[in-house]
Amino acid sequence: MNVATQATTHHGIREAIRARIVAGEWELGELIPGEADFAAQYACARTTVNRALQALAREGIVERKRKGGTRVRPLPLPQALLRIPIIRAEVEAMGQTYDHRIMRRERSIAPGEVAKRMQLAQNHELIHLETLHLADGHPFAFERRWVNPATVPEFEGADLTAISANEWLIRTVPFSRGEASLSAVSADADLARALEVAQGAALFTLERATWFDAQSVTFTRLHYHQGYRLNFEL
Amino acid sequence: MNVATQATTHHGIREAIRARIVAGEWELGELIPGEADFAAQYACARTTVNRALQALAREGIVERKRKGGTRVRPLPLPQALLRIPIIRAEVEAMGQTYDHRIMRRERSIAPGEVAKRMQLAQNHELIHLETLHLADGHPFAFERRWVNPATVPEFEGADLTAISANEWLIRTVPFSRGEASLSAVSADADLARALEVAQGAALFTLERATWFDAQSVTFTRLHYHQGYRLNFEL
DNA sequence: GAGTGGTCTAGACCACGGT
DNA sequence: CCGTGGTCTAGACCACTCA
Repeated sequence: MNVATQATTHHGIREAIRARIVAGEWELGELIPGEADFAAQYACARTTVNRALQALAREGIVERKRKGGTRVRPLPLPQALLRIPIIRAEVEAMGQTYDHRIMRRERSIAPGEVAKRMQLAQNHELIHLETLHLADGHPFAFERRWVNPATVPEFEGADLTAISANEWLIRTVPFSRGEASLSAVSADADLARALEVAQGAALFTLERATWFDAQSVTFTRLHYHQGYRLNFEL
Repeated sequence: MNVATQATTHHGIREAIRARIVAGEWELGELIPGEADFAAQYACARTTVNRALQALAREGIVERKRKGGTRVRPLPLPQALLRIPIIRAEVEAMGQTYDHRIMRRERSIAPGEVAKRMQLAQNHELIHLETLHLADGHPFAFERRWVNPATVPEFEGADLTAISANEWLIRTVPFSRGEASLSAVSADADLARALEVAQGAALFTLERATWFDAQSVTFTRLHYHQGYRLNFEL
């Protein structure tokens, strides 16, 4: 029946075992055979089975414990790989022309909430930036960003006409880690004017704070145009 | 300096190489040494280096091609593992009591948009369900769900007082795959009344369509209460 | 204490994809 | 063609955890 799956690759064995799980060969929460058993069944090395089962564990299909064996997860882990879109790429993928306009750029004291999200002391001076992202000349997203000049002093003089602040930072501080959150926000007067939507419109919003090696880099709040959706697979 | 990382585990080697990349030992987009080289450097088997580099590739730090070698990704892949919350668990994690109330339950013809998302023919009859999820008795999220009785006939008679439709379906059809999307929606009159928010409030919204083996199972649209955030790490 | 997964090794062959 | 990553194997030892 199954044509696509190879016999003794970790790939093929993973899919074979997955099919057996999905088909209901074992109850939810039930112990499935050990690595040695599967190795015998499929006439391969235990290592190969190990790789297959580890992959299924990463997917959240099974749960593994030393001595405890491998069991089908009582309820599969609801998780998905979310690819965070880069605005330029997103716009261009729709076949539209990307552009951006810097509405404001100044040094200012971090507002309390921002300082908190960046884990900075109060009264820390940051660079504040407001950018409107455009698709075919129409507002696509509005971004408020705070950059920590203590971490990225070169940002002050950066030329942001060719590339956006986001891309500039990714290139300059490539391997920063961060926290993000998604929410829905009502357009206030400023947002409504910038995005050319009615005041009070529901805007999909992405916030992100990033650090490089314990040093706060930036905090950004990105409001997408009305009707935006972020799609992904489960 | 580094105390936590072991010398010749794939784990330790992964972190050692990651540190060298982050430290800027190689340019963005530049080729890094081959597996054999690293194996010599760290005095371990090539297999071990292979596992370490594959992990970095999954993370989006490096890019690997046969014959082409391994190179630092020009721009690191912006991706994150998103754990989709289960409402009951989410509420209980806040230390509140979860409950839910079924507002409506009926058979009806799938609205055009729903039929499309479920990839069903027009005029397909579905079970339509409206559920209000409560935290400590207060509205937490409002859910509209359509279930395909052709795929899950037992759903018609399911007792949904003890467990929610979501949990019932996960238990009955555990390994379904799906598509999801996140967006921001303005509360209409019905939503405003159900969630006890002002009309027009911005609501964080999660839509999900799931299939089991090419058979459409369910489509659901979940509107969270005003101010809800979905957090994750990058 | 004993069983299970976690990992390392050394060697081998294969598959893809630049030259 | 030929170098690089992708993978398999057989055997070994270790680490966690349950009884």
